[in-house]
Amino acid sequence: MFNIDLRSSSPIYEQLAEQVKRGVIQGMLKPGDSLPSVRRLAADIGVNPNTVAKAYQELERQQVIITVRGKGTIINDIPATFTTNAAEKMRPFITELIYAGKTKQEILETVAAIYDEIRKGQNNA
Amino acid sequence: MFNIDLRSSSPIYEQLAEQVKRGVIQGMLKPGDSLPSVRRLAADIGVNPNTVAKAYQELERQQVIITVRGKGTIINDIPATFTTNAAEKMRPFITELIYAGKTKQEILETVAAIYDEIRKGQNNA
DNA sequence: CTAACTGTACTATATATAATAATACACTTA
DNA sequence: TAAGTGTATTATTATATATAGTACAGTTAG
Repeated sequence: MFNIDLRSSSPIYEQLAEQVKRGVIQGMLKPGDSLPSVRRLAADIGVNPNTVAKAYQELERQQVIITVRGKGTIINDIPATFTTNAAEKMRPFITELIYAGKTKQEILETVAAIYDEIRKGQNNA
Repeated sequence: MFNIDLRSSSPIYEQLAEQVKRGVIQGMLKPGDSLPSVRRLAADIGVNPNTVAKAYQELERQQVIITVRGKGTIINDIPATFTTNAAEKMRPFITELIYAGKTKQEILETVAAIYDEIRKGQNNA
């Protein structure tokens, strides 16, 4: 379920958090489902337990999961509504795409394709 | 012309590079125009010359500017066509927007709005 | 030629982030 | 009670960012 790229520029804990969210979006993870324990997942993917713990803490901050000391971690059942400046963070990349010669339509199509891939995992580009 | 946010999570040199590219896109900087010298711009915005130099080196790598030792830095006149994985880098943010409850249409509208703002700087949201 | 300006290179230092490692603590449950 | 949860803490390492100071190589106006 988890696929970590150690050579990626994005931190391991971020990759983990994103993949959990993606699992929820795609329905592979449903509200109430348990996530592996910090130590178990760390052993499975070969990283430090602290790194997994950091991913879980970030996910709890975003209301994606609920963690209970001594019990474990489950997917939250209430829809996550949190404020995010994710859109603003895309600005530098959009600038770069424009400068690389991409048209507005091309950029929007690219974003739409990524969106579809995140939602379904089926290539309908 | 340059507006640096020291509290931003993105590095100063990246902010500089993006703002130069944006200046070119918006037509404020035209091919052949000179950029301030490393030391001059550093003094103007109150950062270290090395930081400006790093921004310029990144811009030259992306074929945005041309630098000549002893002379200075000018905007390139050939259209920059470089490969970029900027689109892929947007994936985590799109995931986050989805999880924050945004619809596909809302996300595309947001991206389009950012695109328009980059191109023209006039709020037509 | 000289002086003043260009970009560039280098070393050193400081800070923050990311990740690992090892240990310990609080809580839950079979 | 024992084994499993999440969490906290300290230490260490590596990397990225930024500053500081110095030096070098090339250009240009005087």
